[in-house]
Amino acid sequence: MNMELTERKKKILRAIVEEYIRTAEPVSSKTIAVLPEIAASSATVRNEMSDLTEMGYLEQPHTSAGRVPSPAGYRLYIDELMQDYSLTAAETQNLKQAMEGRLKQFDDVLAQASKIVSKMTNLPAYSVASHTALPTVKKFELILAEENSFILVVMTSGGAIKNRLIRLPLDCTEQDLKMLSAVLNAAMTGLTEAEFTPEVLDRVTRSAGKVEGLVPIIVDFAVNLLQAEAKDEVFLSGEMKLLGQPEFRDPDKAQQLLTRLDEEMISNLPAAIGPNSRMKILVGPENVAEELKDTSVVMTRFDIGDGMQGMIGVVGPTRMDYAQITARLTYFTESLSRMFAKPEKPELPEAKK
Amino acid sequence: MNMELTERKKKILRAIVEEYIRTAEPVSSKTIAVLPEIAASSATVRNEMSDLTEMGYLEQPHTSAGRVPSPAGYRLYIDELMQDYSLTAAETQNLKQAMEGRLKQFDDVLAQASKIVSKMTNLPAYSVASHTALPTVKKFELILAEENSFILVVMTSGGAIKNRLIRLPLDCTEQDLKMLSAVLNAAMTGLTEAEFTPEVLDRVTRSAGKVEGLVPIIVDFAVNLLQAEAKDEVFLSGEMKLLGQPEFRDPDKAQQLLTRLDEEMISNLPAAIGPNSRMKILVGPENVAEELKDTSVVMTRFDIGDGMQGMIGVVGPTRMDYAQITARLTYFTESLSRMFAKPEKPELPEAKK
DNA sequence: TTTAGCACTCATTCCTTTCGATTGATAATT
DNA sequence: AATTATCAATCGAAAGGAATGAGTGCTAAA
Repeated sequence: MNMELTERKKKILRAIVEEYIRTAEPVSSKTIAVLPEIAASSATVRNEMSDLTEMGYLEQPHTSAGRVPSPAGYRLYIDELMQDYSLTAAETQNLKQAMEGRLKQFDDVLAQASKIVSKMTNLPAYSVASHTALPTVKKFELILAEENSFILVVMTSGGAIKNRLIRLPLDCTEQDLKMLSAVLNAAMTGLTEAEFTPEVLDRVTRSAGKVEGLVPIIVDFAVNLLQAEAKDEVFLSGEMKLLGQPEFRDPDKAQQLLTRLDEEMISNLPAAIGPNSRMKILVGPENVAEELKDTSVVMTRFDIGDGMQGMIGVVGPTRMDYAQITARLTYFTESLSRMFAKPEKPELPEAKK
Repeated sequence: MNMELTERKKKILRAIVEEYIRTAEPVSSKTIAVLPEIAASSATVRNEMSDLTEMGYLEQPHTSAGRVPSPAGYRLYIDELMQDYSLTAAETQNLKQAMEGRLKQFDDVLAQASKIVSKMTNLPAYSVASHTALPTVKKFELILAEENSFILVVMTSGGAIKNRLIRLPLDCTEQDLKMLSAVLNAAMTGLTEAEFTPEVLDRVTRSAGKVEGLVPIIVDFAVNLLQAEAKDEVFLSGEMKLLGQPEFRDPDKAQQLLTRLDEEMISNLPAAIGPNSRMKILVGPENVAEELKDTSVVMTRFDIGDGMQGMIGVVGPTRMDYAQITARLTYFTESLSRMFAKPEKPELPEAKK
């Protein structure tokens, strides 16, 4: 038997993968034989399919059924056989519309991104802003709010600004707060959370004078904020789209995956994408997460500007339409990058909600 | 035939509802007959069941099947027949644990609340903070951040504090910003969004002098914030729990409901609860939303303090265990109210994230 | 008013059969 | 040597049908 991947074998494998993606049914030799790009008898195709099975690219659910691509088959298809899917005019039109309506305000681009991509692909989608450097505090600000409380505003290097209303445990004037914020800004800006050493804290506390009681509260807030910043925020939408896929008709199976498919699990995905590639596809068992062994993940990276990067991904059955989905994802991320490159509005994005 | 709701009929109806809640299977006359609190022959029960069916409290899936409660049956059960479910010691212990672990920080009580209740009931749960009065701006604050941008902080009467980094379209000193914030605070605090009349805006713009270009940007942000505040924020969790319920074994049905069951749809629910009742149960068709016609909703109100109120609810099949779920919800909301009444930490809650 | 008894209904289960799609092998053909 | 036509063999899926049994409704007796 010929164990070489001849040109014809590749053609046949591609045809099988695409047919299976289309129908979700095992593909027979006859279906392939009649295709114009093959034009051979079903017997010939059968022989080739038999070889491809032995080579590990195809699988047979049972003896008298057609063939189904194995994970290795998908892998080969994705790496070598898949032809670029070019979006039709109507499709780009649709995508454009979906984006324009929602992305007017830059604010929550990422939150919207997952929703839009999910709609575009009809599959669950997620988005993450991944941080390149550890966040530091850029500025502290204390604002007297009412008689007995003030607002603490902390701005981080990542662009996040968070605040909290803090009740004053003691009498204190606007002067005191001003002094304290000056001390904090002098001593603690530019530091990562790990650099908040006891020495630093001690120095700040000693300089704080009568309002030293506020220092631990403020530092605590800053630490929490920096830790939250360091952890990538994940947006996930369209989980339910999976229920529409035939491979999840079994409610038990669906529930099992869907209850696990949350922000938590998604946040482990970005690690898989290499530092240099823009797009990465994980097929079924290539996923590290046990729960995703029966699903594939397509993820892609894009620039947010300011040296930051975003990631957008799609989760679906191994049988998903890789060509179409990568095309749509690429279109979307490229449009996004363009938007970030030349913003039309004067405001900077409020990087984190 | 006796069309009166005799004591025995009530007993039988209660037994049927509770049996059906337990098993999700049509209930036969025999199952009921052998219960100690009934102690009659199956034939007798059959006659009573026949009456109850005619009265509209029971339904028959098909001739040779047992009976199932109709919506009217559930209604009667909830209003008159249901006996208080008292939590066992072990249960309160469990609930207490579930709450303590998570609710340490007051911050996102509501966000956590829906998660906890969903876990407690094993059903989807939601939480909403409902506003009594229209929000107003309490304070504006402008902070110079970097050379060419400043942070706008707006605090509302509802306790929300939001901020945004705004790029400066022109040169401007800290003095300018201070002046502008004074103008804004003088003219616009205490106003609802509707009261931002052209006259008010005009006056502010004229007082703003050289930084008048910033006014529309700031006002725009404030308007958005107030509008967002006026709209109740909804937290929803545990949607997937529905997939575990036998009535949603059909993936199509499940998908239909689950794709609709989002914050959007939940935000229409609170209207249903009357102004004076603490708890409200909507059975199947009593729901206004078409998508919920096959589900019931249990909702309950509780005090957040500061005159604000929260709402927590559970969504499940009409066949849900009303007694147990109302008991758990009551326990939870009472604990919550207690916590709000005497906070143990000095900070006030950051009412909205 | 209650109950025992019995005929009738009808979903469910299980078995068998049929059907048809598909393969693998072999032999004929190019 | 590669391709193709042919055909028996395989096996799931669909269709049919009988047995099962849980449950009801009705009637007549207690």
